[in-house]
Amino acid sequence: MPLPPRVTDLTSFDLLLSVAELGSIGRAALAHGMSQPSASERLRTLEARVGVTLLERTPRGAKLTTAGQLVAGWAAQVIAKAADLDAGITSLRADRQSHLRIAASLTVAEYLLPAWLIALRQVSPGTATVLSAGNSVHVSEQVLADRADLGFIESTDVPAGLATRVVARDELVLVVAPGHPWARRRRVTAAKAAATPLASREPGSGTRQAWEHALQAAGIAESADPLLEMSSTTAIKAAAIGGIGPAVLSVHTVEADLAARTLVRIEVGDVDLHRALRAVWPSGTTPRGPASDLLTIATRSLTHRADRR
Amino acid sequence: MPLPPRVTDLTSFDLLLSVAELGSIGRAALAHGMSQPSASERLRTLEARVGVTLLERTPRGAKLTTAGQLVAGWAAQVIAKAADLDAGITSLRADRQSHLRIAASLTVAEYLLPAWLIALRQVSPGTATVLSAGNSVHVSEQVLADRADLGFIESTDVPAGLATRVVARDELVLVVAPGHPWARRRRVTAAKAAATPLASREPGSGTRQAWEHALQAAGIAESADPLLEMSSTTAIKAAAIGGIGPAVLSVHTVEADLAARTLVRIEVGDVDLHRALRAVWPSGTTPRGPASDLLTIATRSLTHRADRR
DNA sequence: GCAGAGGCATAGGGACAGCCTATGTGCACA
DNA sequence: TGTGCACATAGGCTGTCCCTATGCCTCTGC
Repeated sequence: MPLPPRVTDLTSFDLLLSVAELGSIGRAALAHGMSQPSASERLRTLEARVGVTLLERTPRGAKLTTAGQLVAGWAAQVIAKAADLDAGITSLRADRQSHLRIAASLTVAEYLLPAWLIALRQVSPGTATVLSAGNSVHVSEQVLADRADLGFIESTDVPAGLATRVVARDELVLVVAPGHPWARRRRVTAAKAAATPLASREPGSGTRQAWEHALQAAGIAESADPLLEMSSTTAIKAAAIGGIGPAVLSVHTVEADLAARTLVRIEVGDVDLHRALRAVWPSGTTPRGPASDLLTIATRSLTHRADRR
Repeated sequence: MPLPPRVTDLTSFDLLLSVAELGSIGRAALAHGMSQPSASERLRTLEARVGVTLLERTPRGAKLTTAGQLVAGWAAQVIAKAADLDAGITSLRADRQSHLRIAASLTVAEYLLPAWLIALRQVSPGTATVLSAGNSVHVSEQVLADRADLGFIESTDVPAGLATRVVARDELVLVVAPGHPWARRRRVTAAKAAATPLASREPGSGTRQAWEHALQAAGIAESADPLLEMSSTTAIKAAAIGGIGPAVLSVHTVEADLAARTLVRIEVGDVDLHRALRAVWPSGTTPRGPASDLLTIATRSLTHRADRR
């Protein structure tokens, strides 16, 4: 389902935030490198799209109406995520002079790294980073081969030769579409879950390994072949929402869908689906410079979250 | 600071997600109501902006590269927030035939309502909602005067005539810029915090009331006059980041800034800054129809979150 | 082996959105 | 009462974006 066109252009919303900060359309225009009339018209058409008055314009400046504050608040959240996206994109452009090489599993790269990168930019603004993503085995190899300074993995077993520190926790969840038979009872036995074909990631993925691992830990040796295998989380989610079948995904991935009730979480009796996310680096060494900074930031985020829970 | 232009146009990213789901550029184009060549070119220019190859194109379809999966993952988060924004905007357009009138305090409206509205749309697709935002007193008045079917407030004291249920918890935090003297010690006494002028919301706001309330509960009768008063959270945050002075805000508001280290959280000794967010409706009545659905959704989100912590 | 279908890329042309400069209007403060 | 600041309007231009038509490639079925 395509995104409504009303919210596709973030520039106007960003401009609205600047008006809230600076108290005037003209100053906001200046901050965005555009002329005052352009900003004025942009805001006007934004109001037309939204359908309510967002700004109270006076000859002494402009301030937000109540509705404007609401829209600005929602927009700020979108823009914060967009800043994450931008930080991630920056780290993908492999500039040769980069000084910090990061390898990360998909889950870490998707949900934790962007915020860390932004924090790192605060601490040492000059640091260029390169991110290489892959499954946990791939990440370990990169670090061992000295092709990455710091790695982040999902697996519980850490290869020999790597030092490690837990930086976050993750949880897998079994989800189905609301219309699925399981959705009514919201709980299945581990045996039943294992016997049911799922929409799944490819065999090498950390998510899939963790799921099979967890079932084994619960005493179930074998699980059914996947219903279908796709390498993209997005595609798997779409399949689950479309009612093709159950899927196992990181809780981060499906948070919004659980809240919006497009997916339903199913408890799997007696199976522990928590897992630790770990930083890894060559054992015997100590991360230095930017790698050390990033490790500190990542570790801090763990304690920070623990505080809140 | 304006948002980097690389990420301002969400359409292209949305298209990328559709390609991930559908497995082909042409089908994605169809889903977005555009021609295949248009989609093809959009994706090509997106790749140019990002600077890495996102898609592997074959005569049998297209799938994401590893970098593409990362970008898609980040983009999905932006788009999820954009969907929240859209849901919020929809609820602001006061269509006359609306059947559910909601009044909410700014904090609830900004951080919780959009997800609830999307969930509500799932449960009863036909329901049109109108949202009116204001401070807690305003919300209570609206409900009492039967100008809103359901209200959400931040205050601890519930006016007579209203029935209530806790739907979420919130926490206020004292924050300063990283350069501020307090940032080093990360803790101040309640007396010192009370004696220091803060960047603050207007007197009627729930946030400000809660802060003064909490200080009083800690035995501090009087607090300093505000450093400056602004009606917009954005402006207060900007002032704090700019180093004007400390500010007290909801933890939701500053989460991203704490992670990115643009603001530092300061503990205030022995002051409990937690507060409950409550749904209210006229006592003696029971919410019915969509109002009841929304109340259920809001309550469910509480238990859901509690599970996770 | 060959034809057809499905998929992506390229070319060309047209419409619309957005921006800039210049100017007008209204309010506040000295 | 004049000056400064802020927003609105007008006119003209550039550039982006989209569409239709067409070409090339690969896989599949006969």
